[in-house]
Amino acid sequence: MANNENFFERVYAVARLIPEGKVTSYGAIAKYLGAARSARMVGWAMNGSHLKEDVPAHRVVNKAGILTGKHHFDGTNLMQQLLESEGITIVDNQIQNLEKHFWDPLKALK
DNA sequence: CCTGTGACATAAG
DNA sequence: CCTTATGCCACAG
Repeated sequence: MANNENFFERVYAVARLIPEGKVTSYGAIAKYLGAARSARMVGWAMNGSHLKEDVPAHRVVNKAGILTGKHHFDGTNLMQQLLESEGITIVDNQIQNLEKHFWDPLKALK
């Protein structure tokens, strides 16, 4: 099993910094971590995010703003509900006004 | 060192 | 819009 440390912890750390009502992409996180092409690793790391308490994995979507990982949540619409309760509009599993809600760790954290 | 894995990204049909 | 295929990377065993 993946020993949750290093890269994974970094992913979780960034995820925890995502403000409410904001979202970011796997690629953006990966890039911020210095592994721009490791977006898959980010997703994989998120696979264990549920083991963490303060990791808002629902705020992490793919570049198109689509809730690709919703199937990994408890229900089928839990992810969407969480986002909508933060003020984000979602239609057909896709975040609306993504640019408006997008939170880029590269810019926010520098 | 090699293999498997993955909630991505991109390209192609 | 859909499915495949490929590349990419980090890490466990």
